[in-house]
Amino acid sequence: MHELTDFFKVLSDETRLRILILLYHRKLCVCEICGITGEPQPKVSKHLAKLRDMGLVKDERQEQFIFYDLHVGERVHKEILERIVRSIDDYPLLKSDIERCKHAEKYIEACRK
Amino acid sequence: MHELTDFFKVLSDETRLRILILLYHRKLCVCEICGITGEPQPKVSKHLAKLRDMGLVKDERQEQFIFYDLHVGERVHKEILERIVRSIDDYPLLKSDIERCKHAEKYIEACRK
DNA sequence: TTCTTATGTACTCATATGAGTATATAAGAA
DNA sequence: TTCTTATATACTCATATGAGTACATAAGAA
Repeated sequence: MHELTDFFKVLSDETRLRILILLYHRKLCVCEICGITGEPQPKVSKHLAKLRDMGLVKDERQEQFIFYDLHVGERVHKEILERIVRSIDDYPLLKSDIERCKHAEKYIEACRK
Repeated sequence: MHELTDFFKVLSDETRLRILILLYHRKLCVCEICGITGEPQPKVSKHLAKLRDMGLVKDERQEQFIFYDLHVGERVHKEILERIVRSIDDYPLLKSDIERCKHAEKYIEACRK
């Protein structure tokens, strides 16, 4: 039961929801997520930490970057995310995130300057 | 977008989730909900008020009782509730609520003593 | 009118939450 | 080794949240 309510609490924060929906589409590193969402790095890192602690994402180092990946075990959770994605047109912010997500690499380069 | 995150915040509280799932099955008055869930009346009333303010339930007086009824406009919201109900076996608390809900009238009588 | 009864609300308190800033850390580059 | 760079964490603060208790209200009964 708490798995469920805790999951909903995760989704109730806009930043976390954006991150989850991004990772639903593609594995991303922290600076890509920052670039895409326009949110400050410590904020993104903190939310990622919470997602990691809850077991909803996995992190993996690749060279100097740490990539995050969706890791949703519960079928209900996965299907709820799917359901949101199916209505993505109703949520312009999520939609534009995903658009930018397609050229995520450029945020890595931006990060290098 | 906030419609969505606010909806998830509603679901992130166990008591509210229980109430919503109950009302998904059947129109109920406050004392029935209290009886079924075992939660104190002010607590139930406050959560119902929040649900009403968010437009997720309707209230209607019938004689001395006020009945609450699910009133979910957004399709996404409704489908998420459906999805939870479909997995009801995974959530014993919700399941036993619904069992008790079938004899809800007895909680009205209990209320009269 | 007065009394019940069902429900709603006000108040207080403890706790949780999220933001922002500064700083720590860890790995690679030089 | 020292310097960068990417990411994580600590700290502080303001605000939100939920619980519990007491009380208010509104409608029907007497």
